Amino acid sequence: MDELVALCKRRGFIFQSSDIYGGLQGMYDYGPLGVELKNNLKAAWWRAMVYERDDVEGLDAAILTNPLTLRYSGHEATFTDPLVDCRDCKSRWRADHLEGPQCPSCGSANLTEPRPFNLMFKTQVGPVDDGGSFAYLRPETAQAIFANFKNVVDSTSPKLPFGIAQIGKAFRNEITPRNFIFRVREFEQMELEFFVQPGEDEEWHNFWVEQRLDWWEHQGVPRDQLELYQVPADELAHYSKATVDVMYRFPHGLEELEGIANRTDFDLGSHTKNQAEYNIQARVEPNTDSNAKLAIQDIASKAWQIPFVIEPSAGVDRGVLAVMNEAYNVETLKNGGERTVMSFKPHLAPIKAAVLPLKRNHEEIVATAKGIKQQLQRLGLGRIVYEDTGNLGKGYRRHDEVGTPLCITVDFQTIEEDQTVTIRDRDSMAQERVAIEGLGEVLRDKLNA
RNA sequence: GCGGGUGUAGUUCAAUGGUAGAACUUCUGCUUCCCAAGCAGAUAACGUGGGUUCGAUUCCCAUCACCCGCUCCA
Repeated sequence: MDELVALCKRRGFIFQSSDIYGGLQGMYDYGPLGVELKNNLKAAWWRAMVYERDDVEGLDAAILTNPLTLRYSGHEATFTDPLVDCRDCKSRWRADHLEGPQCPSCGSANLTEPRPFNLMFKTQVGPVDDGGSFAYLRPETAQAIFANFKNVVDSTSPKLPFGIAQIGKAFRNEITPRNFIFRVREFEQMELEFFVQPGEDEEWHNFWVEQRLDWWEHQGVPRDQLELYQVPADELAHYSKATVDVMYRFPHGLEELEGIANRTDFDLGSHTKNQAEYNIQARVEPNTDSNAKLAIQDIASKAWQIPFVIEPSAGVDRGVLAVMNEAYNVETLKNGGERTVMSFKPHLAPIKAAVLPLKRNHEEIVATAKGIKQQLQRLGLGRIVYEDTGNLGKGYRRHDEVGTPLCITVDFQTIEEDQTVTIRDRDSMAQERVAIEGLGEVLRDKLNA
């Protein structure tokens, strides 16, 4: 982990946030390469969820959220836990889990007063802080999907089953942010809410677990580094009937990368008006504030019903960490030296190709290399850079370390003989000569492979 | 938030109650001309604030951040 953190900083993937003022706990900033990697990962998710399916629509909702949304969702109640510390054995307990004035662990009565732990960020809305008008920063992107259920249904006329996908920031006042970008207070989620007929929910739950495992594999996180964890009944979140966690072997241990939950009709049922008109199966609080019917009409029977929802919810930052951890390799070379290489899948690589001049102070070679950079950049394959270290081997190593799949070198043969360049493969270090003219097609093929 | 640990260039390490030295990296030339080579030069650090002291990177206190445990589950 330490090596990875150092590489992230050195090469511009991830920095401590507010670094020049001593940092801010649980916050990280993505640097020039980090933002490319993260965007690529999100784009891959969006492609798989929205573009490659016919039954999913996208959404990008506001972060500031009406407190009513988070009251009826159950977050106000469950994200505010009064906690008590035992001064003797240093254990910590939820005040509502204590059965008496003694510590359940050591029996001591030397306990602190219960202190509220509000896990949701609150901020005032409007310039005057009179305490009367506030909003929460959303603790998950999911609620905005439920709150927009009717808007999406009315505008796209979907039929069950169908989904709504969203990628965006969420905020939680974690008690202890830790382990680099694994647990942070500001983070990004990729969430799909997939609405299904009640009764078909368990089948769809299994379907999505398999889909998600496949997807992670395509991002370079192999199946044998993942473990499925069936969350036991007494650990389930307040909204869940069943949850399968996708656990990954992070550098600090086996932890959750994504959770796939069967949220039943809890959320739509909680947010809908006229709850009594539907056969809501989840236990929901009476809603006296909602003005919308969050149900869908069965075409044949004309009956309105509230669908169940299956939610694959993945952490973007955790995904970035997993992808980087899998890509990170230190190889021993034939000559005994070491080579650090990030073996990103090409679609995730922050830089797609680097163009290098064999000689940095040879006018014609430099001009040709810069021209090729411009030519390739126009193809829209992603970031192409001109790399000029003055030492070719060093340039290759530098791009190995940031995971650039291809290095294109302009040498004397290029300008004096046949207008060909060499393409070097990051993983095999093998080279082949290709005509400049056909370079775009070759690149396209290699990057899509 | 509680308990324990850590904090010197980008990285890895030094030294010192009298304001810090190196290696690698980075940058600029030259050289080599396909895998971190060589030569010359340059940039670059005592987390922050206070106290003790003639003087603090060094001692004390606070604070911030990071690491380990409790807790958090994207």
